[in-house]
Amino acid sequence: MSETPERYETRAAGTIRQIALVDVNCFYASAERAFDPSLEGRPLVVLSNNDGCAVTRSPEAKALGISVGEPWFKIAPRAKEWGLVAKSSNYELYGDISARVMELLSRYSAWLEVYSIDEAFLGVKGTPDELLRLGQTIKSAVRRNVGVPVCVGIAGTKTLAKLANKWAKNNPGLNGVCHWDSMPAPAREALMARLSVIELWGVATRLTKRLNGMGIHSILDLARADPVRIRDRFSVVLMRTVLELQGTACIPLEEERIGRDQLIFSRSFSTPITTAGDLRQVMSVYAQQASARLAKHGLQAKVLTAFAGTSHYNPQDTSYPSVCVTLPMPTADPVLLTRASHTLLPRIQEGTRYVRAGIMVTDLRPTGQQSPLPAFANPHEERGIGTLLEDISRRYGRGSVGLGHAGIRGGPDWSMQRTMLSPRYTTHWDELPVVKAA
DNA sequence: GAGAGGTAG
DNA sequence: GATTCTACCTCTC
Repeated sequence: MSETPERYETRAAGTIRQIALVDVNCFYASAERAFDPSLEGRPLVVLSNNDGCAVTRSPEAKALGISVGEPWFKIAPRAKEWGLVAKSSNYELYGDISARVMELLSRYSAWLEVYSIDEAFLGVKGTPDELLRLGQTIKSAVRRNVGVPVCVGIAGTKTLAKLANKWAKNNPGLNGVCHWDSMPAPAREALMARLSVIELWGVATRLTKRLNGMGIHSILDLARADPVRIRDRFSVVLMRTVLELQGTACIPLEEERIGRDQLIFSRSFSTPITTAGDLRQVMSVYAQQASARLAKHGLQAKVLTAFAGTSHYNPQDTSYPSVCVTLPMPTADPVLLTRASHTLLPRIQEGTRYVRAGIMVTDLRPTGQQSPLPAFANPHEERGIGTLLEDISRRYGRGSVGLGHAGIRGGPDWSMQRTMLSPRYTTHWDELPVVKAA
């Protein structure tokens, strides 16, 4: 199965079609550093919503033994002694940096799959040498133009590109770029023999346990397994992983997903909510966010689910009320969505401590696929209230206008706690970075 | 078609 | 006292 260099020579001009995986190193931390050079070289963690736990660590923070998911309250007491800096999640900043990275990457390939906020697959072509050079070019272009470090893994399949990317990250000698097929076969096998299957894309704890039970421990063990047997014992998903390890590409590059199946707006609260009145306000905010997001994607929802929940860390007195409302017609209208979300309120027991709540819209479809019968036309949509709210929010900032109970300003102590938030450097005029020339 | 189980970032 | 959030896929019933 291994691709030998000889095999390339037999093809026209030695050119092959491959997949590059470009991934920003510890993305949130790097995005923070891009605008605050004083963070360079220091241990840095970025915290989850409500400053709950560490989600991203700079290499220096990793070296301190801080793990992902570690609660901030456990780390905080030693932060000073370590010189550790913590930042609250600044999704607006990260989203903007991500868009810049992706735009830049799109200049290097017409075949781009944005896989997540910080990584993308690119279809690439060239001889092994050209591919290695392309990887280096991309790496330095992103660093220079956007200011964040990336690593590049290039291989014949997505699974191997992921693996190559991981190797590029962990092996400083590669200077951030690994072309899988340019590695000598014995080196590739040694690497695969050293790594546990859990390091693979698509394999996590459950599968690892079951694979280990069959005597499959290393990636090399899995690469040598019989794909059909794996399909029968596990699933087609894991069979694809085996085939991809063997060099057969079977996970295609996907064009941009436009139709989502569902959207969820949900959050844990910094302080629990105990009254239906407060929850009404929360629901109104989420319903209007959902409305705006649906409109942005040109989608309408047919079903809305509203839910709330108490903490799982408090097993006595648990409650997970939820309602599922089928909307009278597919809609993105904020008035209808807000009203639907409020059907949860009668299920709320006053005094119960709800720590999370949210809404989910499902059964989404493109706007205006078939126009509703006149009798069912929605008066709010006609008057464009959704668009109006969005325009105002865009111009004057989120929270400047809201419908009904979402419009109440001040004192919502359930809003997200983000005490270590950095400025939204790139998306708000009053938060631009200031540069001083001596 | 719904729900369970699994996974990713 | 404190432990993220969103979205997808496949399998089973």
